[in-house]
Amino acid sequence: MPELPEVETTRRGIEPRLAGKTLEAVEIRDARLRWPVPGDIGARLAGKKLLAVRRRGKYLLFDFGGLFQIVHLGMSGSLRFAAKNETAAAHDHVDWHFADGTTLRLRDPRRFGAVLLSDDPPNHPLLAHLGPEPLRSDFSAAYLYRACRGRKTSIKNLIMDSRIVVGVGNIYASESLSAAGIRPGRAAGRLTRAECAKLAAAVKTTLQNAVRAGGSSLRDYVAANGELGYFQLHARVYGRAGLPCRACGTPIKKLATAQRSSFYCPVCQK
DNA sequence: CTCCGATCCTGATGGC
DNA sequence: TGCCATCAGGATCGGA
Repeated sequence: MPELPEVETTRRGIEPRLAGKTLEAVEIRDARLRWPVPGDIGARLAGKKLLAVRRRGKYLLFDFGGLFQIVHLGMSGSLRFAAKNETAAAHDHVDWHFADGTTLRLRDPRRFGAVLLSDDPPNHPLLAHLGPEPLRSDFSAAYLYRACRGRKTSIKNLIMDSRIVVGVGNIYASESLSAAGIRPGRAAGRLTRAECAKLAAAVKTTLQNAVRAGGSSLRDYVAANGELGYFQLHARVYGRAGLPCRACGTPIKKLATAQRSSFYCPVCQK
């Protein structure tokens, strides 16, 4: 579920309450995630101070100073702070207990997420081949145009490829293409320079707006039932098949390819 | 190398 | 109400 904005919102929500605190214990309730949660994670992290929580693509990097905990939320993962004596529910896989009593809790029903350790995240196999961050300047019109050269895959598949650019999932791919006026099924290699420029800009503004929306929902997240990083998206096209395009009123079309659907306006997007 | 479909897993939803 | 099929926001793998 979580794409870059949700992961970034999660990061912003947890870092202020955790940075500078010492980890006391890790409670692994159910180690079965995409890969088993390392059994020695508690032994290796206990007593260490969490310096910062960073993000690379959809990965959260807990910086314990020379040792990093990598967390990926997969499709259904979420992090929240557990209240004192709040019992764990189904699919609550891991608790991190900090010395001041704060407990961070990971829930992941579908178990596509991951909790791993690394002393060198940039060279970790999962992160080593990641493309640029979409909100940074190295993800540019020129970069995207270059990345599209010779590619026959659809532009939607291309921007969802984390080797090209990180953080863009199924929702924000559709939303960005809508904002750029480009159909998701277009062959990447056939986009013009101008279209790539529009798309690179649209990816940035779409993600930025979503991060901002997440930020405004952050204040609620400490609430008892508040999961972190999930918020209402005012979608242009995603999930709106058959509903009128917000710009021209034409019914939004749904394109089903390999169990992943795309949405677009057949008039506004060329 | 590139592309595309299958796949891991559980829960929510809608049709009958 | 119960049962079944379908779909879900990720990312890797293997075959073509």
